[in-house]
Amino acid sequence: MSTTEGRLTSDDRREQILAAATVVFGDKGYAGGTTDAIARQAGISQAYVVRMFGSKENLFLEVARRATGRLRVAFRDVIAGFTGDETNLERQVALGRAYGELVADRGILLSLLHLFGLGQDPVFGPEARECFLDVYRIVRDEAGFSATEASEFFARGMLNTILLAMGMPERRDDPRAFELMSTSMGAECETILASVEAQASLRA
Amino acid sequence: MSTTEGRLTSDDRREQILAAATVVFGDKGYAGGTTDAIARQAGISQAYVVRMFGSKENLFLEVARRATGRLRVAFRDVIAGFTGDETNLERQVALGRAYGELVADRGILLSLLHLFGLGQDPVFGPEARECFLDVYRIVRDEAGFSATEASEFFARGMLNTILLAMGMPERRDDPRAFELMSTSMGAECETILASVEAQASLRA
DNA sequence: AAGCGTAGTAATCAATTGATTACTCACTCC
DNA sequence: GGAGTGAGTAATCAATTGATTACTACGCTT
Repeated sequence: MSTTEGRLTSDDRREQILAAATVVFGDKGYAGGTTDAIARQAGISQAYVVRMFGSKENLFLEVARRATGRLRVAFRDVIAGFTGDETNLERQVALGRAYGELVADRGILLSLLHLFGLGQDPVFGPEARECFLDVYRIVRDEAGFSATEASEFFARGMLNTILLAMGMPERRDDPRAFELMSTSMGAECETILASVEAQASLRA
Repeated sequence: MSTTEGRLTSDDRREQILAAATVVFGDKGYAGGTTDAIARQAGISQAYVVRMFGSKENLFLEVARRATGRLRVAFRDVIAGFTGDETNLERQVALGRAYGELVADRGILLSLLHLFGLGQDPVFGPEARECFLDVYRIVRDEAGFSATEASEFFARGMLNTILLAMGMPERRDDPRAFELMSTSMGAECETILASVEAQASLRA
């Protein structure tokens, strides 16, 4: 996939590399994801990956920023559609659905999770905290959630992300695993599981 | 620290290496945590770390298993103290406190978080899922929580763990950051923040 | 057709890192 | 007092990996 195309414009290639890096970093984490694996996934040489972004560190930073950017856009889109007479629960469900749709883009949420795990790092730590607070401010201020509602929303989101990162859908036969997933993901559960399965099937 | 001691028994040294590895893996993740960093933290040679556990992979597995072991013991201890006439909320708070106390052992929760991020790995993935489900079964079956209660409990736990991993306490001056932490961590908040601060201050 | 900028690579480097091997040192038990 | 055993290390290896450099190929403009 993703290959057999000839030369691309710099911008197109850049986007392609970012997409590939999002997948690889999502699976293996920052240290575990090699520039070579990213290059192979994008169908180009390792040297070009490094040259286009200057360094692996820089590439990961852009991946993370692009991921939070997607999150912010998705949330703001939903919030813009609020009429003002929804219940809080309805608003939580609407935002949750937007979150669930991001799962379709494999790696976005997982790369963010890995970023969050690097809070001790002098470069990634501050970035992680700022990214997270950025999104929190949107949900808290722009969506008009209370502190409790926002905290519950993020808590559920984190659990869902981790279940996904763990590959828990692979164990949907286990009654406890299935129960946990359907309880935590709610109405989105089937959509998410289908999305994950689609991604898994088209992997080598 | 941790050094200036002479030769230890194999078992003592083993525990010491596991403790060091828990800290290092917690900070840097599996791929990012080197056996050399672990050896330095434990005050011994890198060769000995590898020889004692056979491989880095094996060492990380033992770190993860020890971590979930601690979790299980902590939860079961609390559950054993249940009289049967607590409210569900009281039980959630009691389990939450046990969870909060594990924060004092730097790295335990963070290493687990990194394990969960490796769900795609053929070795760590199955281990991660089993570890998680193991703990879930305890909370669900032994503590007598409903699916909803258990899911809420784990959701909050995951958010707290991620806030911790991110180093969010460093931003407690930010009103939004402080609000999120105190809302999510509840009564434990001050205990946890103090514990984190203590650990930060005794770091180089 | 000559020149030039842009996309992209092959080859290579230096550093890191997990692992292995052969060795030393201290203790203990005949 | 020497043989054996367990704790621990120094030296070294082979593989990986991020980065650099010099190069090629293609398309566009004049």
